[in-house]
Amino acid sequence: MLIGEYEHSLDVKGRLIMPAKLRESIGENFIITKGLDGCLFGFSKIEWERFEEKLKSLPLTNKNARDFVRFFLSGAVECEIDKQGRFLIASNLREYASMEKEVVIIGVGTRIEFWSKDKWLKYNSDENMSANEIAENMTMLGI
Amino acid sequence: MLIGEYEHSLDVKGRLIMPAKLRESIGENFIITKGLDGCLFGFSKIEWERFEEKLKSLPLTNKNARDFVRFFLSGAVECEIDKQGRFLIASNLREYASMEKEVVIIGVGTRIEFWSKDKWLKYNSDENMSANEIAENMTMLGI
DNA sequence: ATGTTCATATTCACCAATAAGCATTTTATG
DNA sequence: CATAAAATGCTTATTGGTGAATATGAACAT
Repeated sequence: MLIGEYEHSLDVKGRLIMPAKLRESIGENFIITKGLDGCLFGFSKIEWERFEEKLKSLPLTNKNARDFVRFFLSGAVECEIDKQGRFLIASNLREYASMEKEVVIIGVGTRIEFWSKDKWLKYNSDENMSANEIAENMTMLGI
Repeated sequence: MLIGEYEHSLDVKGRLIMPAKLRESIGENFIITKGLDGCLFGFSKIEWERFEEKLKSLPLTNKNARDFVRFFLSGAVECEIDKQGRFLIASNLREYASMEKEVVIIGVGTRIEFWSKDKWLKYNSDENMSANEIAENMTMLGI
């Protein structure tokens, strides 16, 4: 299970450290693709296959579904973590996520998300997550 | 059952003593996450796994669900209590809860809460919590 | 009171993870 | 080919996490 929040920075070549605590779960080779809300998604190979299966099952006849599938598949790149724990983020993905230097990496259960620090801070300061809303959801889930 | 109020202080590296009386119930490894009202939550592994199962079942396509899952999973860290009864609180969590030195630790049944002393005092002095008000609410809940 | 034990606080030293800069190899292109 | 650009690899310094040692203080028994 992928959890936690980490902050690292891109080097001049666009490489990023994979936090040591996530390395084992994500695997040496993993898939990175455009994500929702302006971040990038990272999936272990297993999780990616599961995700692909879901995409495959969507009806080709539905325009929304076609868009959804194109979005994720066209953006997908396989990454390899090097001996020093780094991997290269393709430039189109860096651009998509507005990444320049500082990157926030979060574990979200079945996937990793990569955020430009700016976007992450903005996301968290928005009323996305009012305490009341969280509390309501917690009650619903019986915590 | 986790009960009681304790006060301890962070060392220079951000480690905190787990009160001896709570150690057995919370376990040697436990999960700490962002909580409500500016505190941190601590869950035993059992409690946490129950919660994780629920989070996993939420749909990726729903923005509310994504926000909720992100909040708890990105804010979660597994902690290990060392031989001296201490554990490290990740720096992003210390920051979230405005912890500098003095920390108040309270048992709240199924979880532990960690408060910066300042916030705890403020929380208790606010009209949040007059004994009368609590009593009224108890009546409402049929206690 | 006095000594004993246990819990907590504090400090230090060591080690692993990361950041950054530079060097080398590979690939693409004219 | 020759050259530039990109990718990959290596080295070093720094930071932060971890464990050990010691000090302090409270609780308890004698």
